[in-house]
Amino acid sequence: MKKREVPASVKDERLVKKRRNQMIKGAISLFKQKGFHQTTTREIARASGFSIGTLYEYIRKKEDVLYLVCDRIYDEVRDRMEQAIDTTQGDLDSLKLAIAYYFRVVDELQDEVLVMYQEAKSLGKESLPYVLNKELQMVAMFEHILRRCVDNGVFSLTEQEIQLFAHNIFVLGQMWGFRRWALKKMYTLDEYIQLQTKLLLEGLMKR
Amino acid sequence: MKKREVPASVKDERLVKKRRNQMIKGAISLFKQKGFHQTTTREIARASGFSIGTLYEYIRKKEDVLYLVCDRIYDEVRDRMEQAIDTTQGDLDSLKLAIAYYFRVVDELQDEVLVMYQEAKSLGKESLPYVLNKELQMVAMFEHILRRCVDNGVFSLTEQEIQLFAHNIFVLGQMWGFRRWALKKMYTLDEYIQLQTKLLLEGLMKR
DNA sequence: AAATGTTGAGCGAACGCTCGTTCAATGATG
DNA sequence: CATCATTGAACGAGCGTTCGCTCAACATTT
Repeated sequence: MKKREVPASVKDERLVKKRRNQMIKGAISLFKQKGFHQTTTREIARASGFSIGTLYEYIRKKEDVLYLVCDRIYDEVRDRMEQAIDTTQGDLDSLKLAIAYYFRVVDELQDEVLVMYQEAKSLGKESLPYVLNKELQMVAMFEHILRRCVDNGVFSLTEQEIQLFAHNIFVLGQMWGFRRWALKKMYTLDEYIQLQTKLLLEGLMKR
Repeated sequence: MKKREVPASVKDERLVKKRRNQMIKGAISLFKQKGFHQTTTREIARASGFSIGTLYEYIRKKEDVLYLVCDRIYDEVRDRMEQAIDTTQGDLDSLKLAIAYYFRVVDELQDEVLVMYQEAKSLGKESLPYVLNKELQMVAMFEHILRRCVDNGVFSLTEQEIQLFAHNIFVLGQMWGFRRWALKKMYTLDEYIQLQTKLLLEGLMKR
């Protein structure tokens, strides 16, 4: 899937990158507070440090801002994961570490994750598949680790089970972000990681 | 927590109920298609079968419609659950049945559940806590079943684990609704129920 | 029972405002 | 001075909300 371009007029590459970064940074902080729909293009421009006219030199439609923001957040999460997770080992500890690390990333970027989770649906038919695909890539990272474990006989799962389990890890990580209104009253992040890891690995059956 | 009222002028009780029902039905079908923000009060009125003027005889602000819709959906889900789930047994089978039944309810009402999930955040500071509380009540149904199982020695969990597990069931049920773009390609509902039940109860460890 | 008054649900044109978007003018650069 | 970047006033479509009006149904008077 090719990256959807958000063309502006032909300008200096460096400047475009710089302006886009200002824009993304400003927009994220606004979307965190008020959501995409309640945020005004003028507010985005002001928060980015330039005028409404300049904003429209670097995007075509307001929705382009949302696209750029979602794109950036996914990249941020994926980069952090790739940087810290070892998908080659294939033992139980590296799975546990991957889960723990992923949950910590979600915690660190909880506002950003929340923005994406709540606003991605407002993307048009063009951009949405591209963004959803990025999500599947991240799920695939967990699938990969799980598959390696199965190969090594650490536990045994069907392919169907592997994929579902990977989705579960992904969603239960996000849950720490989008249900914090309930969860933070009950657990610290460390408790959450420890408990979820236990429940994920062992289920609830007496053994 | 008392039900937040959405007062209109003093009118015949029966009629108010009837109009509200028309409104909720029309609004849900619109919100499903286009979301709350993209839906116009005029469209809501038209879909409800009356005029924009009449709409405003029964609400004060557009947001009131969203509140009524969320309220209705939660009640619908809860009613179906209460009707079918036995919280008194406290054995493994009634837990499995509760999970299966809940997942089926989410499937049946997937559009409604999706609407709530995506739009509830747009509720104001007044209504949001009331709606979130309804959600906790549903989580509490699972907690109750789990607690009874623990009492009966079916399995053993700390109170912390019970609460988290209940949240997990709740969220993984909703996951079938909000990630159907990915999940429906991989599983039928029955497969999903069966696999999730297995993973929830047994985890992934070799035994 | 005819004439007259009262009620209140229903209506939709009109209002005021917000917001996304444009573009002619101005500034900066080299 | 030619080129590119920036600006913000202006635009106009679209929105939520209001309010004066209509009219059938019912109540009261004659």
